[in-house]
Amino acid sequence: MALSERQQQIYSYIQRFTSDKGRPPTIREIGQAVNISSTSVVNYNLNILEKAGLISREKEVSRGLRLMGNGKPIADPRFVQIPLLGRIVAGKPIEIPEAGTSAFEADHESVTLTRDLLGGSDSENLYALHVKGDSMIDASIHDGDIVVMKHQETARNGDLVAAWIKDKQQTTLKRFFREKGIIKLVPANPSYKTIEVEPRNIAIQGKVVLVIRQLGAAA
Amino acid sequence: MALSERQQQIYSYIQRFTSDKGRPPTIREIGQAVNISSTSVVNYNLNILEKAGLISREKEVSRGLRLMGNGKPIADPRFVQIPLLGRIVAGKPIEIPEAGTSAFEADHESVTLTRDLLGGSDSENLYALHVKGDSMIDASIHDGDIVVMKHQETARNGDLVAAWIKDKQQTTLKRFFREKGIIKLVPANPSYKTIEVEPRNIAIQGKVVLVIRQLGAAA
DNA sequence: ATTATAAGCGAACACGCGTTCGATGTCAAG
DNA sequence: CTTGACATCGAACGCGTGTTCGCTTATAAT
Repeated sequence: MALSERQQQIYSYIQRFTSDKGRPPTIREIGQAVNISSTSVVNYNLNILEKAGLISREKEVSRGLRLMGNGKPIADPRFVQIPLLGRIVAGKPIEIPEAGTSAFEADHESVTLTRDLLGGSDSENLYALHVKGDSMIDASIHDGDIVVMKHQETARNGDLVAAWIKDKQQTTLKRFFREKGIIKLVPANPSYKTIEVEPRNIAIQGKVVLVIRQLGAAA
Repeated sequence: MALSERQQQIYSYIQRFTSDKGRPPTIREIGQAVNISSTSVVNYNLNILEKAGLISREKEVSRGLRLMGNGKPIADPRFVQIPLLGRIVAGKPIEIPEAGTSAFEADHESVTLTRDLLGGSDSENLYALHVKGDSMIDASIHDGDIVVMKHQETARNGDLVAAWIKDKQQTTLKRFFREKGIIKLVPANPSYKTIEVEPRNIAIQGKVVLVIRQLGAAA
């Protein structure tokens, strides 16, 4: 269902207003911002955004609209909720449900981050995993860390990727470089060794975009 | 200025409601929640919270109140804004303004995180620093990482601390252990060596509670 | 030419919501 | 006993806000 330009403007305004003011706008505030003089036209367009699943509305309540994402309310568009889908361990490929499936959208734990921590771009196709074990230490990633990953099956030189190495039956996190038909996997910590792999022996499972290490509760 | 129990209840309700609903409560909603039957009593108490700097109010606007912290609006009480005060480098002690001073509360960049990432407890006395240089690699902390620190001058065994080693004129990030009058600073990565320091030769500058590594924009 | 849909409009209305007023009761200080 | 500060109350009011109605115009499909 495509939105009209007017509807997209309304949606962007709701996002900005809610971030700036800490409350949703009124129908009259929206009308003023996008040059609609009639409250009934704003109401008509909000009904369309609601049908599209982008907002929800509460009847007969002032400022009763909310931004929605994936069927859930978004408290603030500056924040992104990333599903925490499980663990990354050395001896298994990452098992993540495909985005868009009901398993992906099931009620998981999640980690909430600001968009600017994520580099301000596409926040779709992100998921988070707990690191299990010490085998990623060469990526300076420790047991218990959280890695936020972007689901992709290709990589560019320099990307820190989760790669499944088929003959070793092992997942590793390393910087990816392709040189003359060979793939080099370079550890982030230079004390460890670079691995060279044939392309058909490797499956890229995702790219790391953020790592979080919690150092115990500040009890 | 101490708040009455009733005022604390109102304040907690505003926090919860704003988190849950994505908009502040009305005066009547607050009254219902804390058993005040009169809108003028709620108004009276909100005026006190406003004078205490905990909320701000916009006149003659529905749901025109907002939560405030350190003189700034809080979009959502689940989030904590941590001042990003500068850098941590090996060759200098950490230079942070003392909490509560105007330099600390000056208009810095900040990093916003959820309280549960921080281990859900005291979010006061936190500040963040960019890591500069490779000298903290033995803590698995790399150039460009963000460390979130709790300002404290003592440490417990196992804490990851920023320590200034006086005779070496150097800041290091290591796990702190005190054994028989000697302080051992243990790198997070076992490939590196433990340092032993006399207590008078060291100044604890803070404890790391979180590390964030951004892996380039997901462009 | 007709019909259906999308998008716009002003006006009116009902109710949600914040503000104000005049009042009462309690408690501490003088 | 009096006064002042704090906290409470119901009522009324004015305006902020969402909903509904009847209408018009443009466009596409039949």
